[in-house]
Amino acid sequence: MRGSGLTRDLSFLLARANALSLAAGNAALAEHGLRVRSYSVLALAMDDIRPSQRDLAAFLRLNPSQVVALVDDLEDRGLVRREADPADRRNNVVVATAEGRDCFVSAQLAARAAERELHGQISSRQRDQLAELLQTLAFPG
Amino acid sequence: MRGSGLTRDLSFLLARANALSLAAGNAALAEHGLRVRSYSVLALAMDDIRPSQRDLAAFLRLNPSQVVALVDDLEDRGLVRREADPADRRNNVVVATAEGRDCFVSAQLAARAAERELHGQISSRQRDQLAELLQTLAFPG
DNA sequence: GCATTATGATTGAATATGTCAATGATCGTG
DNA sequence: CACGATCATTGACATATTCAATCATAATGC
Repeated sequence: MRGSGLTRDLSFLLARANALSLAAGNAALAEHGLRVRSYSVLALAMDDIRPSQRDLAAFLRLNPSQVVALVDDLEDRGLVRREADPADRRNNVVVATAEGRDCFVSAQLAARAAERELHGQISSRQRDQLAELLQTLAFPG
Repeated sequence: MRGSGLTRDLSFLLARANALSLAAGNAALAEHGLRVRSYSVLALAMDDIRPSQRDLAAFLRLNPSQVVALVDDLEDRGLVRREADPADRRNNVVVATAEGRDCFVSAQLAARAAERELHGQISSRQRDQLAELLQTLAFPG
């Protein structure tokens, strides 16, 4: 099977690598009550970006209505807070609470450990190369 | 937003690059009545691998029951045929029909064009590098 | 100022995907 | 040939995705 032409297809490789990474990520985050989706939201709510839900949807390539559910869940669990944007009160800015930060940092350890394990085959130089290449694909233009 | 720590997270980059690639792929394949899933099945049914449905499920990281639906659809449209494996009659070997081959080759042109467009930012040397790195992630061990 | 148009969040409905356990056919082994 | 294992299939269930409609707020043009 691995001799198939598909194996040289970037989009197929991307899909398969992503499937593995997603499964490993979700498994590693489960003990922290997160999944890669909610982990990503939390990550963005951590730094001083102060993203609106619209921003989150665009960045994570989700439908805005999916972000509603994601933020609802995190908010119910006290990890995140919706704040009205003073500059534009249509926007809900999503910010991590103190517990959210704590949860994130411990989850991040687990996530990183899982990544290291999953990517044990490649050197850290290769990892950086890969990250750079993926960035140009992930953020064209 | 792009300054977020997530941007340096391989699994996030993988997810986002894959989302873009998937959307572009599905769009490009739509005019051929395919999606990237069915395109992949067709690709594997093309060469002389003679994959069983189980093989397809494992390779494409799908549940075997999802492959049933995928192959049902392709078979209904005459692009693919189920053959009993003479060596083990539990296996359904999936093979492309003549129309399936025709459909695939024209779809492949569209898929490749879409990829080139999507990956216009990177050189072909970088593309090869990326493919190689992704292969080690996509097929560990 | 006020009507018009556009944008963000939210909801609910429709559709699609994913997961799982049960079943019948076939295989391999003792 | 009985046993347990594997493959394809089905149906039930849970989860995700997409979409249109709604309400609140903003920005624009008059």
